[in-house]
Amino acid sequence: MSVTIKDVAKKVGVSVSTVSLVLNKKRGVTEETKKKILRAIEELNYHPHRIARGLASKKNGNIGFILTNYHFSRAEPFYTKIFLGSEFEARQHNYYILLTTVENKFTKNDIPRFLLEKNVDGVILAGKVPAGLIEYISNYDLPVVFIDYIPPKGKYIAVLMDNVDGANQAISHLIEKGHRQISFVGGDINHPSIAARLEGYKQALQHENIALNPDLIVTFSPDTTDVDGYNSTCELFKRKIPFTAIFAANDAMAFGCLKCLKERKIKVPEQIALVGFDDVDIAVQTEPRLTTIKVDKEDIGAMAIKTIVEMINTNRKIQGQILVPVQLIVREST
Amino acid sequence: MSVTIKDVAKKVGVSVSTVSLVLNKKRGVTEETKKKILRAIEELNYHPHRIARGLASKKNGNIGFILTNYHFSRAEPFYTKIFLGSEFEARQHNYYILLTTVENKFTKNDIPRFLLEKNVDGVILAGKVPAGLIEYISNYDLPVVFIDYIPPKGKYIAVLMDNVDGANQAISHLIEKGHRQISFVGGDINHPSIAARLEGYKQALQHENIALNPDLIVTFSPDTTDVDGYNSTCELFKRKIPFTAIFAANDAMAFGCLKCLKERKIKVPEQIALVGFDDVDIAVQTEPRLTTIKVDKEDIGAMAIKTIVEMINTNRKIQGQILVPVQLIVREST
DNA sequence: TTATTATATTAAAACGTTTTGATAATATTT
DNA sequence: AAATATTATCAAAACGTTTTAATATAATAA
Repeated sequence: MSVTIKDVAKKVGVSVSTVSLVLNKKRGVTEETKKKILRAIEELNYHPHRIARGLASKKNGNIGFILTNYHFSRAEPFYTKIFLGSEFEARQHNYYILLTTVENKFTKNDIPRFLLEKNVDGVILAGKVPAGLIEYISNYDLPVVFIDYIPPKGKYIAVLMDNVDGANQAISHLIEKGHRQISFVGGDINHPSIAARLEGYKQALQHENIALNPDLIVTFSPDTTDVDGYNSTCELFKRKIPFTAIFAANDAMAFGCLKCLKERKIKVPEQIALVGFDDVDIAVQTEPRLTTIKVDKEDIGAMAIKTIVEMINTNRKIQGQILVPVQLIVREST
Repeated sequence: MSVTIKDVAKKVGVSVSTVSLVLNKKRGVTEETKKKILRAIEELNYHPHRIARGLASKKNGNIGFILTNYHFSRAEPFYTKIFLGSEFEARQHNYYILLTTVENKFTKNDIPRFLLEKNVDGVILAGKVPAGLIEYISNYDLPVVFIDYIPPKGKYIAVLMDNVDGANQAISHLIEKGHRQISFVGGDINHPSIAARLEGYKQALQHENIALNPDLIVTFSPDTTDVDGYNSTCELFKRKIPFTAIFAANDAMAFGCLKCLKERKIKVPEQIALVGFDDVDIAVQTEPRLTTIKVDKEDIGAMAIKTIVEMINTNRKIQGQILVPVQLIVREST
């Protein structure tokens, strides 16, 4: 038989309510009885029963974490790491995370159970999630935090990496190295992160009074994979405008660029310097190793938890954006 | 205000207990009242309150899922997919999964909370986990299922992919294609999966009455990465024994083999055929695309859930191994 | 000193289920 | 027809907490 709050109360010779008060760190208990109670808890090795607690307090201590199947099982464990950071941070606040994946298209059938069963105190949505799901969730009166995605409509709080600043840092670094003709390989410009990185690119150039050359910007590609990077770089050479550096809006594309440069026997960084974005694991395995922008994925997850816990505790809505700082990692490609 | 079991009872004009009976699919309710109740549930869009349920039934409906940080955040999303399969299957049985990662070395500090708070009905351990953790968990009277790992001591149930049969299939396929001198590139033989695959290799040869040539087996490598595959293949050529096919004990090593073969301008599969194991995502991206052994990772996760749910429901221990079938995927490398 | 306020403690209700044991209704056996 | 067994239903207790509102005690103000 498990030890309950009653056992603690009995041992100390005090009422259950008083024990509950110290358990929840509420005021109105003498320092002395508090000490006695805490000692008893220790001695009995008592741990409050989570479920009973949940029933009484109408909080359940769970946070729902939703992402698409696609995002979660990608080879690059971006969201996995974010989740990891969330899980760790949630632990500190004594929350559990209920992770569930959804399909890209939303149907009534795959409404996360924890919503139906009211089993979460809040929901985190990571990456692009189906609009129908967002709409559905907004019917609940639950705190919602987005990660790496700003929903097209509605007012929410989103935790994002600082894309603009990251691009800014990358370009500033290149300029510092003496580069003036810097190409932007962006892949699919419709992707919000890519757009933000282009914005940072433009800002940095403007800040250094370097004229923007639209021909150096290649964003026609349908996606942001290494293939897109490769094709974009080829296109760049076709345009026959001189350039001495490439800023690829993500590492995958940077690898594509590198492949193209290698095929043309162009030396990196001597002839053309290259900067990526994301600092994926294999960025240290290329030849040369890739200079890139690093974001601490665990930090993003942790920040989302902090935010949602704040919302749960204060019962207040938070809106806007939280930018997680990024950092330039200089390696051999610049 | 949420709709509760009371509302359903009231609407039908029946007692709460009766509703509970149909909710839990217990017998002793007329087909007629059952129908009425089900309709009311539908109409009111009633969903049982998980937590209240847990408190009353002394089950909490959660399954703990533990793996090491390292395993979870690897680039190849092997365990991520297993988890995905688990999560999906758990849903079908109306369970939640509480995922937590642990460090490689076990300290009292990172005992999963769900154990302390008795918040899970069972625990799944995926991949190699610290021995101390296993020992600690065995103190609880909880169903435990291992995935892709057999703990060195103690009697447990483990869900594994059928490594022996997989290797068997691979070798049989090569033999069918006319190969007689088949090399085994195993990397680190201390890894249980590798050992099992070697066993399958031997079995298949024996079955076809092909003598085993120990010089064709290279298992001296410290690990099982592409680098190990590369080095092993080089070693193979140094030994100067003729061979016409390589069975690499995983895809990563197969990629290493391929690199080595390409460097030597050896045509695959014309001169040397190559088979891998795992069917990782990029196996379709190599040139030539890799013939390999596929295991449905989601299936493994699902099987673990089925097993643990069975253990929870019947309150019985299950021991031994459950082998998830694997399948030969023939591509261009053979 | 008495009246008022603040503080510490508690009993009891509430949370939404499941489970138990009782009762009423029906079916089966004697 | 009476006695017994079976079935359907239900009221009430239980699960382990938190919360509310009441009470007793101590501290302060009048």
